[in-house]
Amino acid sequence: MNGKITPVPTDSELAILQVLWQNGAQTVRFVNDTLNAQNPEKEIGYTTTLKFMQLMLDKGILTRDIVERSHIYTPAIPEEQMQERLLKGFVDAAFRGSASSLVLRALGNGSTSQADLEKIKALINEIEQNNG
Amino acid sequence: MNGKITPVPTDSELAILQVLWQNGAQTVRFVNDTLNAQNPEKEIGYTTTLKFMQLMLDKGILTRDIVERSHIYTPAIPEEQMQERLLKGFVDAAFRGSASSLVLRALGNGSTSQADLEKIKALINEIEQNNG
DNA sequence: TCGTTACTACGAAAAATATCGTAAGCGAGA
DNA sequence: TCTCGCTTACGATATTTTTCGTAGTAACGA
Repeated sequence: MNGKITPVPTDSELAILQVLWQNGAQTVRFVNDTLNAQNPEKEIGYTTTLKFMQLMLDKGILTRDIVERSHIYTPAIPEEQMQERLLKGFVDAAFRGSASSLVLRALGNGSTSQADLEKIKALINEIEQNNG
Repeated sequence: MNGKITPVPTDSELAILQVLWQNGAQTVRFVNDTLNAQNPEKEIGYTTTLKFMQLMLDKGILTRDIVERSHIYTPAIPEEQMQERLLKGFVDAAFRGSASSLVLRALGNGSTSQADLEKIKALINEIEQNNG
């Protein structure tokens, strides 16, 4: 095994990963169609998506299997793990490393539902329990 | 007034903005020194920082005043407002628009202090009050 | 006054990202 | 079998971001 770590994806790469995380392993065709359905204003060419996914394969962001003439791509790491890493980078860059000020701002915009607030309260409770 | 909106900064531009938000309006020299002090491994040339700040001026991310032979740059928008915008983009790209799942993950990494948890609880309380 | 120093302006190169065109292969159906 | 439609490979171009070199200019001290 090589110790090389999966690199942080660019924005375009992340959009592709989202399609795969949400829909499971898929073909280039599926990913391209989905992207274009999501954002009809900016049509993206099939070969563009293909090229991205090939590059992501090279970088180790995706893996693939060959099934029936076409290739099925899979994210190399799960969504949660990627979110963890992206979040860390984002907190450092935009919130000077302060996750709590990010949380305050995220809650502050007023769009959090009561159900979500409950989940958050529950998690805080749990953390406080563990902290003794 | 022109209705052009301040564009989202790149990562390098954001690093420069951080220096200005933290230290107030400053010269290129100050920003460059600070950046290099923060990250001595990757020395960044003075003219590189200068060029960035000139570009940011063009883009409307910074404004400047001329004082005594040198230019003093100021962020065009306050940190909180920029964080708001960056956060929105980040939530969309990495958390499919779900701020609450971002919050859960940010709290979940276990690094939040009790004091910060209190602040967050207080904010949640306040939100719930307002929600009636 | 003259050389040194610290700025800014700006062109341009380098590197990273994004986009596409073309070629080539294969299988299904005419 | 031959052609059409779909797929992958891959080179090339475009665009954006990052980095720096050079030139010009004003202040300052010897």
